[in-house]
Amino acid sequence: MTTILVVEDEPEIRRFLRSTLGAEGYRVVEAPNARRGSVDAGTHKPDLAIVDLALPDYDGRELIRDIRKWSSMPIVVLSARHQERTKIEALDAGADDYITKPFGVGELLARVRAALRHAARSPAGQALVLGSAKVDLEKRRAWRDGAEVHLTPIEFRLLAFLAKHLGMVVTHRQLLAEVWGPPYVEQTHYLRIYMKQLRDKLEADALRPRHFLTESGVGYRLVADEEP
Amino acid sequence: MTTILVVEDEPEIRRFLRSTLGAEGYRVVEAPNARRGSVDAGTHKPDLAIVDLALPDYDGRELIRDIRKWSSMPIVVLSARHQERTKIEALDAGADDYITKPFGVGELLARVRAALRHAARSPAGQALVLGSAKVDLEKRRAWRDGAEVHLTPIEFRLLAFLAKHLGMVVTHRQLLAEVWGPPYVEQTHYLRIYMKQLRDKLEADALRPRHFLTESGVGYRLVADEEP
DNA sequence: AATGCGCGTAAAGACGCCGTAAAGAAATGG
DNA sequence: CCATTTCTTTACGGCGTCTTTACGCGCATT
Repeated sequence: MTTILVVEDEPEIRRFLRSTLGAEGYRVVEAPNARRGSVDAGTHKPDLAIVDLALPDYDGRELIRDIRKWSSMPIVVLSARHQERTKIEALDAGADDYITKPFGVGELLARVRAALRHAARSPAGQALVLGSAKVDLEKRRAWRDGAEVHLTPIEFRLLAFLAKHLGMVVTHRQLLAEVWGPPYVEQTHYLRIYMKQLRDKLEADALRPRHFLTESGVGYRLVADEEP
Repeated sequence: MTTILVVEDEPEIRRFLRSTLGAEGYRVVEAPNARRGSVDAGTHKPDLAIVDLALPDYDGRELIRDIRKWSSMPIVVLSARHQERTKIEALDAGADDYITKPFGVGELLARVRAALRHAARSPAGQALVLGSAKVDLEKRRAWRDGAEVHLTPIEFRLLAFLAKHLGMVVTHRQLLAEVWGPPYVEQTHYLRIYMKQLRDKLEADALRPRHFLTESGVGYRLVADEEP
């Protein structure tokens, strides 16, 4: 049975999460603050954690760093509209995705499913299908409409990192640090240039990307097939 | 059976509410002051509370905050004409709607029905129908007369929050705090600008809005179909 | 009759983020 | 050495937001 830890202080939202996730067959463990969340993450060994960033005792980002010291469980962050900066820091701290309040049931479940799928996916990336394009991460080869497409080293590393976090948000910082190296975490312009190249090579319509999605002010997200 | 708690000190109004609501088949529990109201809210677990703002012992707003600590039951406020300010504070404290004295039977029952409907609505917002317009809150897409309409992020957040409180009043403060963030709770002008955009995009006749209703001096109210 | 307030409407400039394009210099690898 | 790739810069345009200014209207107060 899949267990989800919910760390949230507002009773209303907690109730909503409990009923929504419960109805989907997940077991829900609730913690009203960060301290309890930290303990419950250790004792209940949940398959996924949903963490509100604004907690009464200490910061959700701290909690995420705490958990990341010993676990790689998927973490989905709940953030309010105005916490743009905090949200990004939470992602940099190791969160996998975020949901902005107010959110709908569909969005919540989609994100949860994506995160669980991501965690369960075998480490072998295998073949990645993006509409009419296909990528073999092992063989470092890509095709579009049957014809092979050549990817340069940077393009490939960028794609590989996005694919490693398939469906999850990856911040500008993370991408730049990973693909170009830590000194380049501010060169967001490089990202725009190379994202365009990937889109040109792999998207059916580069003007309306369906797989290489922009998360404005945050980063990018690679979506394979049939995901919101 | 649906139970309604009435917190009201004036015996005449109490009698009126009792008979009106009773005739509609509601069970009515009466409390003459805030303290009793607080207790009865806990013991009788009503499905809805009607609270007069001017109570002999302590303030109706206090009572609302009290109840909101543990319950999300719909709360409808009774206010006199000159209590504009108090009324808004009551809404900010967590009330869902208000009725201004003197009020008629029709208005009372309409508000009560709307509040109960709102509380019973499944958390899945799904499709929202506003006359000739349609909004899919999950997919973040909107249509009008069949054609898709593009909503900007702020427009969408504004709409989503109104939809979350469908049929209920939402104060300027609540909207601004939620959509723009707490530092913006005074910028009511932003609301006017973006409400107009939503009306332009989704109302059939933006000059005579039938869904995005203004509650003058208070806030706004989103009404789907077939509501007063 | 005058004033003020809340609201709707319009418009305009500044700014940030993103996408797009291009081009020369530097590095890399066969 | 030559071709490719990357690095780095410059520039433009679009979109959305932020913020301000201004005008008209209806309503209530004075």
